[in-house]
Amino acid sequence: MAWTDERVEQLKKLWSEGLSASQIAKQLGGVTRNAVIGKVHRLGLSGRATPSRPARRTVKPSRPRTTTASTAPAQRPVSRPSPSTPTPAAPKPAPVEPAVLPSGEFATVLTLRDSMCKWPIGDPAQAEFRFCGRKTAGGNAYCEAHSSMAYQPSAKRRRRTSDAGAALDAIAATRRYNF
DNA sequence: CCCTGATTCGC
DNA sequence: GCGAATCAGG
Repeated sequence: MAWTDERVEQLKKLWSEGLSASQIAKQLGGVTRNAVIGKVHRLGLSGRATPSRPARRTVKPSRPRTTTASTAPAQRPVSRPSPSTPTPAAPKPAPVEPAVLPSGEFATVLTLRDSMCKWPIGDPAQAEFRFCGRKTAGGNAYCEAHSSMAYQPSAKRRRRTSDAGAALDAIAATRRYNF
């Protein structure tokens, strides 16, 4: 998309209103936040009522754009202990309701992230279609509530011992509930 | 990990 | 002029 006068005006307005580059990009559509930032700089309106900006310049000299091959590995043998949750909370009954993100929006195919529950809600053919969007339960594709739904142990022949088996079971269960 | 803006530079 | 890649920081 090109920077029409109209879009540039929008950009200036939103930028002066304090919106972040990504927010502006999302609103304008067809551009990334990088594009917005780049344009902002080209327009010469970088400074703003930016809260987080003590006045420090980042100063980065050279940056080989492409064909970057060299550069030593720089090992990092020392590993971090990492705390990790001692005792996971018990699987709560859990309310399997919609899902409102902190941003006030819903989790759509555009806003869904890896850390968000991918449990589909609604008809994929409808605009109202969204995803659960809650915090993913430990590496799982779903939140705790939906994980328990996807993986309903049949009580019998449960012990497949392998995680792969469990994963397959989860997938099978998912099929049962949706697609 | 999420996000922010800043900068460089191939196109 | 444009913006992806990258950086530095919160």
